[in-house]
Amino acid sequence: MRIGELSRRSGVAIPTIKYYLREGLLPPGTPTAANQAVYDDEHLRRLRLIRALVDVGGVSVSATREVVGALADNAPDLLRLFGIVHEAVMPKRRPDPGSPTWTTAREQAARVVDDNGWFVHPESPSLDLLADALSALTSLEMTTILDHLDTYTSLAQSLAATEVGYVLRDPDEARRLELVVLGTVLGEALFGALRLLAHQHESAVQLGFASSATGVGAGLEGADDGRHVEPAVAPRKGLREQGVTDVEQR
Amino acid sequence: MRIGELSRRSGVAIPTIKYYLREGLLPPGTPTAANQAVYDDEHLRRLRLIRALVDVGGVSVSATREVVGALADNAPDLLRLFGIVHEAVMPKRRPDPGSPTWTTAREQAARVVDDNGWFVHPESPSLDLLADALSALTSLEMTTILDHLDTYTSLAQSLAATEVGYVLRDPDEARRLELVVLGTVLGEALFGALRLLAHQHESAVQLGFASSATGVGAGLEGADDGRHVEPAVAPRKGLREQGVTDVEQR
DNA sequence: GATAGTGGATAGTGGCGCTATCCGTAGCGG
DNA sequence: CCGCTACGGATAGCGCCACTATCCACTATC
Repeated sequence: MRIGELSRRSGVAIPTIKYYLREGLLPPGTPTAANQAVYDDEHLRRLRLIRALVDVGGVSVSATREVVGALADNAPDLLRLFGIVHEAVMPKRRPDPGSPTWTTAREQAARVVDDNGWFVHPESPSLDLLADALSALTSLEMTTILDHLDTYTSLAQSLAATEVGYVLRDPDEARRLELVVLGTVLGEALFGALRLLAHQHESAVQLGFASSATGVGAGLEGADDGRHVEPAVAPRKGLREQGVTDVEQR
Repeated sequence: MRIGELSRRSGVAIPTIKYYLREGLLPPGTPTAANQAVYDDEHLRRLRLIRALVDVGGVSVSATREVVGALADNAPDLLRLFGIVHEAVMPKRRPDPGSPTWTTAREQAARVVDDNGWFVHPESPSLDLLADALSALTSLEMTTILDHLDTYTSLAQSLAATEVGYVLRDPDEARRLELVVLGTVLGEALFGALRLLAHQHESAVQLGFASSATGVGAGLEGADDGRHVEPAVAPRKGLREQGVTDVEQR
């Protein structure tokens, strides 16, 4: 296929594809003439991967280049790939790591890991990330949250065990590498969305609104002022069954 | 205090503070003369909150304005605040919600929520977020991950129950509002960092590297080539215990 | 041979989060 | 009262990022 079809099938605009080619995110097509080239399904797949990382995972274009580069390399080192992905999900804007508050939080981060018996490189950037969160919380005197650190760590460990498990258990080498990337990046997006939805549910339940039509997602909904018309979902607690059915307006 | 001290005490540059004032993130100081004003501890606290949301939480300046606006309002509606925060954490760049793949994923998202008996507004933006992740995963044929959706949902619910619990249980009304914001935004950062650290640990353990000095964070570490000096972490598996205890320095 | 599409290169755009500069006034030590 | 620094307010500019637009010579297809 040529670039037009690639664009149509991926939903990515031609100039954007050209941009990704320039930036080295996408390997060049195989040339058929001086100024013609064809692309294959690998390109299509790669393009979808790029969009997933950029759009869903919020990974920057340059970090995406590193990640897909590592995937394409004969770099079958899972641990190294993990490291690259972890770098890729680091936010660009971070609090000043120079302040004494931060340094203290950084020590605390090391202690948290230690207390859980986690085996982690002592200079892992993720420790800095943890320190960022801890220092922000302590500087705002929100230690209430830190009282539940154990819950956070044990849930994080459960999730990680599951995720690492399904990555390592996959029989296909190439897929395993992709699973590292997608499990880390899209797994975060997936869990994040579910967490927000669960927040809505839990807040409704714990506030006793569980059987009214009011949910937490109502936030900024256009002009309707607060309470709103009956949503199509009938609150029934029975799990499982009943497919898509009444959820289909929008 | 005046702007210079505010800057020194918060670590935020004066022009940035002025910018936040212009943008309405920070309320103006109380004027003492035609062109002089003083700021109080509330301003300092607000400023720290802003930096936490922007730097740690990755929230945009405009979304931060909405959030702090809602906090300052006599808008004591927890559910509405939840909604505003959920809007605030939506990424700016999202996949095209027009494609048929996405629409299917969106239906699937509704089904997931339904199957768990979650009580969620049927037009919650978080459902779109979930659909983004689901559609990316299915378009990449990574249904391996989706096989573990139940794990994701139940862990998300556990986390949410804890978080909503400590928010609602706080006796102080104003703090409760802040906890909604910080629990959602910084809680995500906190959990995300812990998840990455747990990934490192779990991958080391499940690959059998648990007692070597090699961890997953080694990824891009400068010039040191692979193996490195003994980390300070003694791997011991005992989770739990040790509560907050040593969490109290700032 | 007309028309649409292609690859390659270069330049431009829009948004975002600041940052720099200027100006006239206020505070404050002497 | 002088002189200095700091302040507040306003306006303009900057740097980065992820595209997007335009141009060109050439190719594919009808």
